Amino acid sequence: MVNTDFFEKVYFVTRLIPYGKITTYGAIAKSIGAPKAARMVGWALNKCENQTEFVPAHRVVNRNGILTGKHHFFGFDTMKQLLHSEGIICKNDKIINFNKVFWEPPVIV
DNA sequence: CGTCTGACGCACG
DNA sequence: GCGTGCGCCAGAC
Repeated sequence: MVNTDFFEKVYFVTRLIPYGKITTYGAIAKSIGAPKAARMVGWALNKCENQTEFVPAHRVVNRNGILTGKHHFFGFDTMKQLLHSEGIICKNDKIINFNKVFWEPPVIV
């Protein structure tokens, strides 16, 4: 995982997110070696739908723990439903136990 | 080739 | 604590 495209890295890290855990765009961006490219992470996830492999984009939120991408996800409450199924409490599009379910992705070299 | 946009993040007021 | 502005990287037009 070194000479892969930016998007590939994002997808890779995102798929590494364990069940019942979430991470932030900034964390992923930092993991892939581009802490300033948080926007790219979200953008990449935007076209995750284009990817053949399923990407748990619903487990990725912004640094505030807000479901910013729920509007771009399948349906409207899908993201919330999925998170709730994994034990993640999200109220008003915001994750309550964000600090508890937060998962820091491994740093990719 | 120049310009704008985007699921963000941080600095500043 | 909240609202606004700027910066970053990559792709689309």
